[in-house]
Amino acid sequence: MDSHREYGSFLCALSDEELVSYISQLSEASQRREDFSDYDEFQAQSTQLDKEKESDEKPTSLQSNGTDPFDDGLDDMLAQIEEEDRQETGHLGAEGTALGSKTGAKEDADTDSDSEPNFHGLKSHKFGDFGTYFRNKHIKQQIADKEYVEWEQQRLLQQHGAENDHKKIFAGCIIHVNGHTDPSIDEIHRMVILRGGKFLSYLTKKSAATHIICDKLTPRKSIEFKHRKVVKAKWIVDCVEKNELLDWKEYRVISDVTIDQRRLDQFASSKSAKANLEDHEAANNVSEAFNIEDEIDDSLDLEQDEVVVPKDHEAAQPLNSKLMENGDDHVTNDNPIVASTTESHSIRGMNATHPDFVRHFFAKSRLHHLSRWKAELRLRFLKKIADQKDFPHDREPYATSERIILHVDFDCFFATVSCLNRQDLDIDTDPVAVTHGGQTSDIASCNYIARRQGVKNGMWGSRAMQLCPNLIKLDYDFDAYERTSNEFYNYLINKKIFDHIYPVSIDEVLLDATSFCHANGEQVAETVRALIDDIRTDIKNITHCTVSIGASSNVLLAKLALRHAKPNGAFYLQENIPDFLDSIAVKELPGIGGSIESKLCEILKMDRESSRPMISHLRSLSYEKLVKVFGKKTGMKLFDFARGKDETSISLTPSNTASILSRKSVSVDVNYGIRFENIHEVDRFLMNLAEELHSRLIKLDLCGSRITLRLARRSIDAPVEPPKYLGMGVCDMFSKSSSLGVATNDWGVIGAEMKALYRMLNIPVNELRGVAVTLTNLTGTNEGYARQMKLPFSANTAPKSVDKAQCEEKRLKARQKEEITESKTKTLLEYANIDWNTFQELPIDIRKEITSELKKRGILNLSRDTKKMYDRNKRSSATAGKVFMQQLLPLQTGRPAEYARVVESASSSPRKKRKQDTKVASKIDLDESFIQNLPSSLQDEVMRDLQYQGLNKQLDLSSSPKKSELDSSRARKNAPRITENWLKNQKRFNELPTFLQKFRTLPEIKRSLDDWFSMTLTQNGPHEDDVAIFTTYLDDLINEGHFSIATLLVKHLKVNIDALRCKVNMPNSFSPERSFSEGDALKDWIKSMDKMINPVLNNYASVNNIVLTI
DNA sequence: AAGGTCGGTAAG
DNA sequence: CATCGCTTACCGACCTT
Ligand SMILES: Nc1ccn([C@H]2C[C@H](O)[C@@H](COP(=O)(O)OP(=O)(O)OP(=O)(O)O)O2)c(=O)n1
Repeated sequence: MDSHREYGSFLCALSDEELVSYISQLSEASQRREDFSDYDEFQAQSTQLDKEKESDEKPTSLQSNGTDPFDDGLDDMLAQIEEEDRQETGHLGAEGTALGSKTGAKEDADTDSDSEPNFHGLKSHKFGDFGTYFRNKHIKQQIADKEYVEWEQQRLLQQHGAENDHKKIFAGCIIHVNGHTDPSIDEIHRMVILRGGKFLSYLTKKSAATHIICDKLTPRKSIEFKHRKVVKAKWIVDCVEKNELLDWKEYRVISDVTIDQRRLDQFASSKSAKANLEDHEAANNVSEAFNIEDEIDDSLDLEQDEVVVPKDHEAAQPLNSKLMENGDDHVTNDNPIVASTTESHSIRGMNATHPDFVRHFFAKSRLHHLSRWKAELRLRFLKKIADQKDFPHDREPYATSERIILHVDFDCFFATVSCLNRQDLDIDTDPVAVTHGGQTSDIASCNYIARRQGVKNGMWGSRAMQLCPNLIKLDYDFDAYERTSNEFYNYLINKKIFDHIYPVSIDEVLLDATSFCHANGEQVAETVRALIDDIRTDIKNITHCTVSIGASSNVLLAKLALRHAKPNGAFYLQENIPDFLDSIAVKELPGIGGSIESKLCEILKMDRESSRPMISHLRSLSYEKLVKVFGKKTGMKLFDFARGKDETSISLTPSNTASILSRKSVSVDVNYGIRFENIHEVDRFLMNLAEELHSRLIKLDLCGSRITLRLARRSIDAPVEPPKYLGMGVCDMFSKSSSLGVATNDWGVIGAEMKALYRMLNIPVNELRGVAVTLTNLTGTNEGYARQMKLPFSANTAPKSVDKAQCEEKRLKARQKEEITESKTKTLLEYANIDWNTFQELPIDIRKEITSELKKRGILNLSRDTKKMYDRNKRSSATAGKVFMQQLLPLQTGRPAEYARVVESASSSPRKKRKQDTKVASKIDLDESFIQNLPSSLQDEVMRDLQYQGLNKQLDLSSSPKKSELDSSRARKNAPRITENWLKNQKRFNELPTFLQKFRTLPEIKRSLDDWFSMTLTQNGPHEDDVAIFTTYLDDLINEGHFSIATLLVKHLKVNIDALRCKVNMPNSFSPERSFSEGDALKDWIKSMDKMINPVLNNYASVNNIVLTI
């Protein structure tokens, strides 16, 4: 899926014309029923879900021509597999899949799923193989289910010949599983969908589940589900056994009791079950009791719920090719299933357990948008200035004359812009504020009329209404903010008179106008005043919004001047600076907040309530005193600021820009809607975050090697539900980071690490209120590789041969995105010439990527209906998270797991300031089992979790270990315990084997593996020494706690081998000599894999009771 | 001293 | 219904080398 993303990057790198031309070519190629080999290039590892598609495409990835024997879909694929099976039994001993899966035997529960999915599929009876499959988002679930059912039917057909289909006993049933069950949720899922039922993995308040499967109901749940059919899992089992739909009432979990009794029940059970919990939790039960009436009201509604069976959207319509006017609104409801079945209900009451929560939340989060815009601006300027490197006609650095700094800022930005399309309102007379609306909703921005009444940005709605009862609430319009800001920045850039333009935020900029203002000789002040007036007039004309401008000789004074200028004004601060400063509160200084202010109050012995410390106070403090209290830099800054001194530079030159504007970290934070009940939900959410982080990394072309997880836990004295709906309330923060040793952007690795970190922080799931993940130690994805490749396409050239395009695109992967298009005013006439019906035939993934790219560029605006069609077959891009997960939950024997990972600071924040009455989450050391340290309330859940994992366990990959392997496995058992100290004394990770030495990021290492692999094709296989080096390297990785990365690399190699096998087994495709040499290479590789590489993983896996599902 | 990590803070 | 409490950078403290 890595490469799946890269395909997106590739599309992204094309200019509009190139993109359109490229699409034309694609549809032509598709007409000729050619394969989509260009996409194959980007299609390396994929999930089991992609199995059909992959077997279509994978084998071609190493081909130099375009013939694809699997082209014709499932039937051909199955035939081909049969063929291969026959061929393989004819081979020597080394046949079978590379990672040691056994020979053709159908009953072999082959865990080798990723790269040889067809083998995997046919041999496997265990639905548990599809662990990853079930990590699909609910929305895609129904589609995936349908595919699975079709696949299973094919399988039965293959195995038993004629009709052996399952009876559709669950037709019309929509099943949801709650909590842990026996059999597992996966098993139930499988049984249900194969017999005509639908499966819901996420239960919305109003969603259509007909039955809820649950072996044990928590008191709260039993109330929530009061009016649903809650059934024991045995019902499913018995139905399947009898092959008919049995009466669910025989298996009901909730017996018929009155509500009053239930209430008593609840208290009784909660008393005993939660006896060992903290007091405040018992108190919560009381508050829950007050909510019971509400909940009952709620559930009564459910009773009337009709069963809504998701309809399939059969009709494939041609792409509706409207040019985009202002596309929004496909943010939340762009999934066909959600849109068609549950309508707006599913969005309502959505919290972070909802599979689409992250997207939904970010789409509406103002702070997210502010941060995103800022990052995008910085990147834009970074690239712009890097580009100027080539044109050394740079502005002459001005002489030492006094700088002229302008600080430009829109007046109450959101409010002003949101007011533009409200003819009924006047921003100058009506008090308005932008907010989502409710009592506890934040005021993002209020105008100056409202401010006069005391309303402030960031204030809650209720308080604002108190202060200003006639306050008018405005809706957010993020697109309009972005547009306005673009006009603003484009204007400034095009003016070309500034020495420097430094973006501060979407609505705020610092300008260095020194050269311009000194050009007119002596009349500096006049020029400044004329300039700021011009700018204000121009921007008012362009954007219809007012800006204020502060001007002075440094950044600090410009900012203070701006404050004075607002609203809708300008101020050039030139003289009487000390007097000007004296009237300003210290808190107004940039970078000085409440923390410093209160410290100042302390040392000034001021009363916090009555008066605020002013700059005049600050100036009375000595330099030494300030440094002593606030530290070197802060003390010095305060001292200087008090005197109007500020050396802060806003100069951006090709040499310094990278260090100023390039980012040092990437993070994804969600501190809203976090309400979980079990570890599964948390894990799923962590994976969602990892996926989000991954997609940002791909866009930025970055990898990182250090992950930090920061969790917010409800403070012990905070109420379970804070005033703000789904808000985080008062929380304690816990964070933990770990070094991956290698830079990555793989969300499997990131997600696994997050899960590990989560468990080490050990926050009870129901106390969790916020999750944030940060990736640092960033490097470019392709660092060390050639970039700046030429684009293979242009609007005017005829389509190139597949070969050539394929080859070019491979190189394209190394190309870095550079430019930023400044306007999207180009109209693309060629666009109309594309044959959309043919385009329709392209594989869904390609279409999806292209469509989203077009949409992003504003070339295409999809109506919801059209989009439905596009997403109909959308598949999960889930990766093999399960493998990593098993590293954490390795228990087959019930023995506690042992950890070996590199993690700094084993406890949660030893340096952290202890808040009184705050219980610090118990720590888990490297070698401890985490179970014993869990609160007893959670141990049960986790143990069940482990059992659940155990149910899905797979057979080990390898055939029985050879003697030497046993020895080494024994040796490991006697090896010293892995402690931090021990690790320190081991060979450092960055002492890489030579052939891997220069590669620092995971994609680079993978690439080097690819290179190595293709090199060996002409040499009858890999050199023994190289394999040895590689295994040593794997060993090192594992010893450093990076087992997941090791598996990833092996898997990657295996993908290559599988592709090679497909190629070798394909007759007529190649000249005989070449096939021969490759055949030898294949045998050699399979041997190396079995004899040398697999044992490394398997040894570690068996010693640590890890179930390998490579 | 130099350099790392971590928590805290500020901004918009 | 509500509501969408993000994300980055810097600093100082404290740790290791
Ligand atoms: N707590 C905050 C602060 C700001 N913003 C958003 C809304 C603002 O419009 C925009 C710009 O922030 P400013 O601090 O510049 O505030 P305004 O532009 O609203 O007012 P002014 O600049 O006139 O003081 O950022 C926000 O959503 N939440």
